[in-house]
Amino acid sequence: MTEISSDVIRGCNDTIILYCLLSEPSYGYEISKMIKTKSEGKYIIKETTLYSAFSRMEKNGYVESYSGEAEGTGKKRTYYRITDEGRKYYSEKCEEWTLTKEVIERFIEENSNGNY
Amino acid sequence: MTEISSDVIRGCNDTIILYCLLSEPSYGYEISKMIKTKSEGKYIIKETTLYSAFSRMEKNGYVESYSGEAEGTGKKRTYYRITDEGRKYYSEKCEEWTLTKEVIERFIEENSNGNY
DNA sequence: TATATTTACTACGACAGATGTAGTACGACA
DNA sequence: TGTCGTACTACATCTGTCGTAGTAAATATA
Repeated sequence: MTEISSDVIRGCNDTIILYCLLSEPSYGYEISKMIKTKSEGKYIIKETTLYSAFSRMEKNGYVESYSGEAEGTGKKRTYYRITDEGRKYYSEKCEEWTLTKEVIERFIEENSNGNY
Repeated sequence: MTEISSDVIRGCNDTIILYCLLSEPSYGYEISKMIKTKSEGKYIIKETTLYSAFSRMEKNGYVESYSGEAEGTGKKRTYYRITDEGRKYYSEKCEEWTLTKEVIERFIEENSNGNY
């Protein structure tokens, strides 16, 4: 059983996280759930990866954080909202992905049914 | 003009290089040319990236090196040959790529015609 | 003939992002 | 009472890429 390549994902975590913020703000725990669900359990982002991506992207102006409350309980959470810069970055990342994917696939041989 | 993502390629350089060795042994300079040609100039691998991949893969048993001569001139070159382990690794990497790609694409929105 | 470019590498250090480990804290549930 | 789920933060390590630099022989260009 093959697993996701964390070395490929590396270039895409920002994109994946920003995708989760496109329609509305969210917070760490929820985003990690979204990623798991959307990938049908195939990709489970590490907490440290996620939170360090948040701070990097906030520093770069792609997301903004604010403190909000959980519904029901008045417990605090840190929400993240994508900025205009972040949307721009996201769409550039999508283009970049498409181009990169096309290049890589020239070097991929599907089939190779164990013929080694 | 968008460029290749070196952070995505990161997970694929081994795969790309091994692909170039599938049919016959080759050496650094030639492989870098093959990559450039095959990608239509879209991906130009850095020398340091290439040679460090060689030594890493040799250490891991995916390739073997031997000293050969350039045709005509008797100049020495270091050739690399893919091993059986290397072929196995290559085909695993291809599977891994396919899976990873499928996951990532769930988070990619093509179109996004600048609507940010 | 002198010089620049191409070929064919090696060495070293910096850097970014992912990951492991650990720790905090609060609420629900058994 | 203790464990599990939620919601983080801090820190150190690892891996692979990349920049810089240097070497050296062969070939092309002026």
